[in-house]
Order: sequence, then structure tokens, then C-alpha cells
Amino acid sequence: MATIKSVALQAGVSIASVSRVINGTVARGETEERVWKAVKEQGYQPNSAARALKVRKSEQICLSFDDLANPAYVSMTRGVGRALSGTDFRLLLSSAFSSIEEILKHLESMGRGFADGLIISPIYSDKRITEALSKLQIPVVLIGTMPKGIDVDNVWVDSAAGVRVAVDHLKSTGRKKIGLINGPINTNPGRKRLAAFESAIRDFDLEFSQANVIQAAAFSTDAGYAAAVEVQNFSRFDSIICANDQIAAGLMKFCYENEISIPEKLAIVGIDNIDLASLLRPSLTSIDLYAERRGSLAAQLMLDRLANPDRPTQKIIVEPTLVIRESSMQR
Amino acid sequence: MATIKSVALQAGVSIASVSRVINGTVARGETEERVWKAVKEQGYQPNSAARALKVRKSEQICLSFDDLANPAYVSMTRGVGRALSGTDFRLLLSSAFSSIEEILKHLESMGRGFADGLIISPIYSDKRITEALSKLQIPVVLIGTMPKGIDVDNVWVDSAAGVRVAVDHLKSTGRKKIGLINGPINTNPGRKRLAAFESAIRDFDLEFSQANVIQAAAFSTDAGYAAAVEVQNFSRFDSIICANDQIAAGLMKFCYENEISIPEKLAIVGIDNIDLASLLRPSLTSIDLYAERRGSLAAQLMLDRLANPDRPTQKIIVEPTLVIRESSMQR
DNA sequence: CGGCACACTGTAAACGTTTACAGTAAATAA
DNA sequence: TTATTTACTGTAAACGTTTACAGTGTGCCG
Repeated sequence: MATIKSVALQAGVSIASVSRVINGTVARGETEERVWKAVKEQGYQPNSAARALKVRKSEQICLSFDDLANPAYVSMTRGVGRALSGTDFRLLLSSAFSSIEEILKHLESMGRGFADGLIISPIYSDKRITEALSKLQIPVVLIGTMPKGIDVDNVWVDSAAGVRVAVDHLKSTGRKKIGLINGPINTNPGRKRLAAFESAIRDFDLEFSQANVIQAAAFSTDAGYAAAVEVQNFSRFDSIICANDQIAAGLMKFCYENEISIPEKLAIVGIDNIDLASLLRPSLTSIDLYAERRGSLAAQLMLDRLANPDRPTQKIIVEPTLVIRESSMQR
Repeated sequence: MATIKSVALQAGVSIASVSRVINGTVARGETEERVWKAVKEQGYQPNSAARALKVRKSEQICLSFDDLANPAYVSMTRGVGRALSGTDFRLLLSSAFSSIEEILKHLESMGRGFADGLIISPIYSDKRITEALSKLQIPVVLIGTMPKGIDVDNVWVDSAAGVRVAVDHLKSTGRKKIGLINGPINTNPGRKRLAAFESAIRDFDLEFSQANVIQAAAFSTDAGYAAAVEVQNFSRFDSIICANDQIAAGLMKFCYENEISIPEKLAIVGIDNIDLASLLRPSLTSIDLYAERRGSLAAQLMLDRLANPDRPTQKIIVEPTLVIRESSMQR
């Protein structure tokens, strides 16, 4: 295996010179040539572990979230990947956490120095997580709502504003009996969306009732479908906002099977505006939270901070957009 | 920052003993206790770069494919992630290659030792890639069709068998004028699916004609839609097989807009059976290639090989299944 | 009581880099 | 001519681990 030593030997220079040539620090023309020649011939690639050990940089950024089955997170991943692709940084993926303990274990292990930074979009909120995050020795960029007592770079989307616009839209198309199929309430998005829904309903002078909030067991199509089956009778609603597009897809499946016509009998609005939304029939009105953009913004924040560790923490706010499609058209 | 040295100091033992305690090699009761106490108190985590340098193992496995926008690859990633999640291995993601040069650069850089193994599902086939692959110093698991002149572990799905079953199914539901919307022909799946289609058509005594093969510019919804727009008139077909579900979704969008009724006027079959398939209206008949399972099988092959570097290379064959839904029902 | 096996522990080298520092030769200044 | 600067280059230490090897103390056997 080619090492800096073998290259130095062939080129007839010291290992220091090889290192300097490779890293672009000073070197005389001739030395440089001889080194590059040896590098080419031996197919030398600097060992990243050795380099990481010496310079205390792994050139890896870890992206961490709950669930790769959620297209919104996939988009986010794509955004991060895109932002990182021109750089020297590699993308470490860490997902499918089943429990808070697992997240904590993961956060602890970040201390090993295998990543220079952590981009995290935590679905659960827990004191221990906040604490572990703030103890981390590497920069953190958080995508989502910042917990108290922590000060890191942040990409935040004002999903409440999105919900407000959606309620406004539903009301202006003549709907008054608006329901919510929420995701699990013990998650950050679950809590946030419920609060946003409640305040939007009140703000638009509609009556809020707990009975109009339905819990799905997960942010998935199946859970959305199951929640709809549970409800069975949707006659007390003229419209439903779903905590994400997948839940909405589940609800639409139920409506299809039970001949509840969309949007005539029931208007539906989703959240995330994943690709699926425009392909469903009827196509799904959805609040675009720009997951991919948030991912790439987060990555840029991270690169920024790595280049400039002492700058004050920054918060980027993304404004959602309501994309109106067939599922919420005027009746 | 806590190091093995600081732990040793606090525990009053040598760094060798600390290392041994942590790695579970011999140690006396008392030493062990003192070391663990110091480890806990200092929150010590072994530095992964130093460890990697010494033992020549990064505990990282790199997964490499063309495009994270394709849900099939996302499923594959999930499969790999799931298989790796119980182990010490981390998942390095490398995607969105725009050119062969970029892939080559990436393969070259694998020599740096930042991954212990490479799981790759190459969409392009190129002599240089094969060559680079066979030169790699780390184990490779290839998902897809093996190029000549290379001998690595392989997970292969007999997609041709799937196409054959699909053609059979279409014929048995009375369709005779079957078309193909293929993906780019310069990709592995593109070539494979075309060949499979042609031979299946001939085998079932239908007439094959180049005119019945339509090229989409990518394996995406948009490309599928664009290809359909190009064709405009589908009256010469009674059914279409699409090179993947996204292309099929694009075609269905066109049909929807142009009031071509599915499956009455046109039956449609996709490939991959991504979640989308069951949510489309009409729901999409699709050939399930079990991307997630292939991913996790590949990861298992990799773990196997890392544990046992000298075993002969292995090939796992996955059989596709045709999932029949509304889009290809009897007329 | 000497010798030996045993069980554990410490010393030190090694992994492949980067980089501070010292050294050297050539070029310039005095 | 000599002194000083300039422009490189080499030596060696360091990064934080693992591990071969040697060392130590205890208990057991003869």
C-alpha cells in the first residue's frame, strides 16, 4: 500500500515535502514534479484516518433524523448532499432511531470525532437530548424548532404560518368545519401543528373543538388510513388538514374506498408538498415546507460555521407556501 | 478533551490497561472498576481516527448510487441502514453522481481508507468503472448486473423475469399491442429492460417493433410525462410497460390530462413497486424488485465478507413479483 | 524453599500523517 | 568579499490509539 513514505522514497525527498506538495504549501518546481510523478505511479491517496488524527478533522458531516421512510426527510438529505457535493466533506447518515435512548447513545458517540459537525432534525423533544446536544464538542445545526436552553445554528420553518394560510384558504372556499388529522402528539411536529391549527381556527373565528382533532399513530400513509377508518364518519367535517402528505394520502385512500368525494364532500390539505401530492387524484393541496431547501441551507450554515467557528449563531427562517390543487377546490 | 491518557492518569493505570479494559481483553476486577469509573467521569470516548489508523478499520460502509431522488434507491438505503443498525458500522452515503468522471474520482478516493467496504449500485456501465472497482482494496458488494471481468459479491434481481410475467399478464387480459417507455438507454437498467421487453414480446408471440419503444430522458416522473407528450397519440397501444413507477406516474398524468382512460384504453405497468404505486388512481400494477430487501441483503453480504474476507464471492438472486392493481385490470 | 506457571500490568513501538523548527544553499545587499 | 535575506527542504515530534513483549507478583508444586 502506498504511503507518504513510499512516495517520498521514490521521489527522493522527505515525507514533509511530499505532504507540502500535496497540500499545496510551498515547494520548488522540480520537487513538486517528482512528487506528483511518484504519487501518480503509486496511486497514492493520503490516509484519511491519519490525517484526521493529526488535524483533528474528519471531513465528515453527520445528518441525523428519525426516519428515512418519510419523503420529506429524504428531500432534506438530498438538500444536504447537494450542498456538500462540491466540498471535501462526506455525508454520514444516521437515521431510524426507535427511542430516545438510541438518540442519546448516538449523540454521545459523536464525541469520538468521526464527524466535524452534526445536522440534526429531532422529532422528539427531551431534556436529555437538549442537554446532550449542548454538550457536544462539534458544531450543531438544528433543523426544526429550537428547544430552550440551547444555542446553535438553526433552520426554522414557520409551519404555523402555513397552517394559517391553509385555514384561510379553506374558509375562503366556503369551508367552516375544518378538522385536523395530526401525527403523534409526543413529537415536535405533532405538538407544533396542533398548536398552529388551534390558533389558526380561533383567529379565523371558527370554533375549535378537541373533537375535531384526530390522532394518527405515525406520520405515514398507513397511520393516516387507520385514523380515517377509526373515524369512519366524516360528515361532521367539510375539510381536513393533515399533519403531512402521507397521512393525507391515507385519508384519501379511505375516501376513495368509501366514496367520499374530494373536494366536494371533503376538502383535504396536506403538509410538506412531497412529489406525491401532485400525483394523487385528486391532486393534493399542500403546504410546502421546502424540506430540500432547508437541508441545503442547514448544510451551508454548517460549512459556514466550520470555516468560521466563532461567528454568532444564526437562524434562518423559511416561509412556507400553500400550493393549491384539486383536493381543496371550490365546491 | 478526555483521552486514553487522561483516563489512565485518573485511574492510576497504564494506557495499555485502559485500552484493554475498554476492548474487553483481560483485566483484573479492581483495575477494571477504576478504569470504568474514570471513563464515566470524564465522558471518555475513544477517538475513532486514532483507532482507525491503528487497526486499519474505519467501521464505515459506503453506499453509493446515482440518485437519491429515486425512491427505489431510497428504499435500498433504508435496507442497508436497517441491516447496519445493530452493528458498529456507520453508513456513509454517496450519491448524485452526474458523470462517469465523478464516479471514478469517487472510487479512487475510496483508497483513502475511510470506508471498510463499498456497496454500489452503478447505473452506468463503463470499462473504467469496472477496472476501478476491481482495483479497490476494500470489499465491494454490487447491486445490479455484474459487468464482465470482475468478481465481487453480488445481489441481482431478475428483472427480465418480472417483465416476462408482466407481458404474460397483459396478454392474458387481452392486450396485444404492448409498448415500453424505457429510461435512458445508456444506463444499465435501461439496457436490461429493453432487452427483457424485446425477448418477452417475442416469447409470447407478439410482434416486436422498435416503434413501440419510447425513450424517456430519465427515470423520473417529469421525463415520463415528457415522453408521453412526445408520443401524443397512444392509439396504437393497448398497454404500456414503464421502466419504473415514476415514468409510469408521468404517463398516467398525461393520460389523466388527455382523458385516456386507464385501464380501458390503456393498461399500464410500472417497475419497482414504490409506495406511490398503490396511491395512484387508478392504482398502478407494478413489478416489485424489492429494493429495500436487496439493500439489506447487500449489507449482510458485506458484513459477512468483512467477518470472513477469504470466503468465495457470493451471488444472491432476488425474484421479482408482479403486483396487480387497477391500472391493468381486465377491460 | 526454589522454581515455575499463571495472571495481570506496564513500556514502548507503531499506524500515516502534519507541522514547528532548524538547516542549507542561493541570491541579494552592503 | 562577507553578511543578510530568501526560498526551500529535512528532522523529528506529535496526534490517540493498539498490541507485542517484557516485567512483576502471587500461588502452587515438587
